[in-house]
Amino acid sequence: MGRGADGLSIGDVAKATGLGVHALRFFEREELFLREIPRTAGGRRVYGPADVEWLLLCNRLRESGMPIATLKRFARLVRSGPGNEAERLALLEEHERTVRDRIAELTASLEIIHGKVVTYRKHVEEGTAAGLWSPAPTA
Amino acid sequence: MGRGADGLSIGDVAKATGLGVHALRFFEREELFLREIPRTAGGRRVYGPADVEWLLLCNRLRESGMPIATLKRFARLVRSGPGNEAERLALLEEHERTVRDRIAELTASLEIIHGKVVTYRKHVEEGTAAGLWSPAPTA
DNA sequence: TTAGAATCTAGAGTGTGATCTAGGTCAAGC
DNA sequence: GCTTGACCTAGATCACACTCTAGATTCTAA
Repeated sequence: MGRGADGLSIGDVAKATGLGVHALRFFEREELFLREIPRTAGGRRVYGPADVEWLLLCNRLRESGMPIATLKRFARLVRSGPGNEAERLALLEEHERTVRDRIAELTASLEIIHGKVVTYRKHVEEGTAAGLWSPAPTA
Repeated sequence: MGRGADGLSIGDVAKATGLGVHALRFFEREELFLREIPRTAGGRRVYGPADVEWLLLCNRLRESGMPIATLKRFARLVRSGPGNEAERLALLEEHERTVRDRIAELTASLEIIHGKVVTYRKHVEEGTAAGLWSPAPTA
């Protein structure tokens, strides 16, 4: 953007958040922002730093597996102002549990995968790799 | 299924692996098995225990985020017999790295989310929750 | 022997989350 | 003034991984 204050164009915000401009417009259609994003006289979106901060949290929530639908619920709660903090808390606690479960699941899978890797590595190093897994699984 | 030996019907395998029968047929179309699944005279699939074991590993790989395309590459390597163990190892090592990275990412997000939870919890308990996040983000 | 459950194939449909297209409009620098 | 690049909308399309449909066939058990 450029001129006074700190209004940010959609391109600026895309750069700042890593989200594409298409994604930002999509987020807006989906009502994932905490407010109506204002426009210039010419109809262009003008974002503020708080929008960027919110998007950065959204990124964290999204990349930790929160679906858009849940993010939308959270955004709606925040948008509707003070008074529902217990609900927001419950939503975040639930998500925290989900993330912990996911980490546990991944860790369990990792152990199995690592076991396979160790086995293959040993066999490949020893040149005894034949029959690691063909008709009947061995490793 | 039921009669002699241990041939398993698609329904048996679905039960044993948690995959749906549709998914099993899909896997076959996608060449994700380590062999051609034999058929009865009537054209029904007859699976063996090794197929189930392979599917259980597939489940681990899938649920740890391996895309079907990669699983397919791995299956193709195993199917094409001994001699490519180094490639299989490389594929698994790569996936192991991916999973570790994912866990690290989730752990980082978790910390941030947990931070939010703690903040909200404190405010909700104290009844001082107002303004936690409205026009200007505070927490 | 016959009903009903399970299976078969080929192909269409679904949900999620973007991402892109077409056909413009707006704005900044030369 | 004009070029150029960023931006606009609405809607189509994509990728992934299933999941289901339709209509026919096969198997099992009463």
